[in-house]
Amino acid sequence: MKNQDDHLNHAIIEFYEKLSSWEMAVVKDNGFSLPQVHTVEILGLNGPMRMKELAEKIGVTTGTLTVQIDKMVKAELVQRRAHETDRRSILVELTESGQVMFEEHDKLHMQLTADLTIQFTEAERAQMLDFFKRINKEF
Amino acid sequence: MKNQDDHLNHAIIEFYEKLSSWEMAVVKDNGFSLPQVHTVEILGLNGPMRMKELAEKIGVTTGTLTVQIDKMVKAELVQRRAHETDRRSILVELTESGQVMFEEHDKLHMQLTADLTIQFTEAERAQMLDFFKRINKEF
DNA sequence: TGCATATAGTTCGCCATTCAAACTAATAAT
DNA sequence: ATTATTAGTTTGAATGGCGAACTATATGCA
Repeated sequence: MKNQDDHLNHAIIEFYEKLSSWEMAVVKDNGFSLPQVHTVEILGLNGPMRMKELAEKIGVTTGTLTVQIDKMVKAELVQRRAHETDRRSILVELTESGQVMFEEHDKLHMQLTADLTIQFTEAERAQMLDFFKRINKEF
Repeated sequence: MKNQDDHLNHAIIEFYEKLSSWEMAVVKDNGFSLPQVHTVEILGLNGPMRMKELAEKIGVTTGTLTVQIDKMVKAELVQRRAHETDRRSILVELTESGQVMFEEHDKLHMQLTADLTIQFTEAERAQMLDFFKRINKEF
């Protein structure tokens, strides 16, 4: 059913746009830049990561990321660590205070998710989780 | 159930991050900047909009938006139009070629949505749409 | 093995983006 | 009427991002 898919598509985009606006608004209030919060978010969710990988996820060049990470190291949000097997690579990971920042930011996300699904039954929430998991796997 | 909600929360964030990376990659290939595509996307979905409103959705100041829209007017993607009742306000809308660009970009989104939900049954897709609609209304 | 090629990250110069503040014009409030 | 508020623009300063040149390490292959 073509039209139905169109609706689903637009509903997804609308959701994405709204989440994006929400993220901006939240970030504006906490003193750090959006790229910094974004980086903390990614590292918090995925754990330590190589520069290259992180740059791809964020969508910037490694040149840009080097400068970005330098600033974040100064701000004590992240630290660099040698890669165990590949000496060209460098792992970036959250410091303790970076971890704290992640958890605080994550709490806001939790609250948002709770607010958005407030009228969902327990079963619906479970189904929603299943849907997202399957979609994320396909990505 | 606390833990379940945590999973749903993180699945949503993961989805958001992936969509964000996808959008970046798509935009890089088409010659226009990310904010420009973003603007076209918003106007295409929501129709003509005041500068203020648009700035809020995108997450920039109106000063930034003025410059941005100037460029897009030059590129013939959008045009300014007087607001019917409030003479302070200005409506921004897509031009014909802006509309074409929106539809082309939208096709990519459609394809992505189709790919991501390829293993979903018709009923599941319908339920997914219902979930997104309810969440978007709550936002 | 040894040499060519590829990959990871850094540095740096240049251009694009963004913000904040000052400003104009129109509207709303008292 | 006068004052306060709101929408949008302009501009100077700060920031962000890209791409090319460079260093160091790893991989491929004759």
